[in-house]
Amino acid sequence: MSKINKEFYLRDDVVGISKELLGKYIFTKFDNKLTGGIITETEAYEGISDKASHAYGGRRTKRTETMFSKGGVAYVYLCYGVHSLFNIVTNKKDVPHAILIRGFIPTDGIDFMLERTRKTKLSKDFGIGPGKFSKALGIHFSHSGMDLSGNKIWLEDRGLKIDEKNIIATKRIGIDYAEEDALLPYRFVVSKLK
DNA sequence: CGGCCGATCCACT
DNA sequence: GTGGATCGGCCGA
Repeated sequence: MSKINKEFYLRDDVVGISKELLGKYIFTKFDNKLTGGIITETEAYEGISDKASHAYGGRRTKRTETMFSKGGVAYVYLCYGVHSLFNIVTNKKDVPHAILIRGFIPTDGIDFMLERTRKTKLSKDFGIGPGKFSKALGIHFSHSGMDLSGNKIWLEDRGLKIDEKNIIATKRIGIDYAEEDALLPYRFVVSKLK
């Protein structure tokens, strides 16, 4: 057991942390169902200066307030009325940095995840896509604000290292409205494990 | 209070 | 390749 400590989330470099999250394990335990896997895709949202962020310009609302929390909590919101998208809040209080988790490779509790997604077997793209990620792990927007040092949602470092050459950086997805910030290479994808 | 729309996914053609 | 689902949040009146 090597749960990631709180200090990990409190640092300033949200883009760097996004890359570091690749290869980390994420687990959830709801209804006593342990599910989890390896994070393979992330996107950084760099706070008030980032036009793609919900907190752009320092906008604080009931929803975005979670992003202004101290790093180490979940920011989950409803997208298109259907999907819960899961983010990890980073940096100190009042600095609304967040990292969207866009994909993972399932390793634990696969039967539970198949049940949640109404599938009978794993496909190649199972768990790839932020909506599917949350659905597989049972994460719901009502979980927004949950502490990642608790026993419902947490991350672990199991020593898996992703080689820099197996990380692809691209522009983020679905944020064309963000003008020049839409082009920033803030999306990170693992092209090959180990 | 009404209207618009989104950090998406899937079924269907 | 494409359009529909689906609803909370946000903004303007």
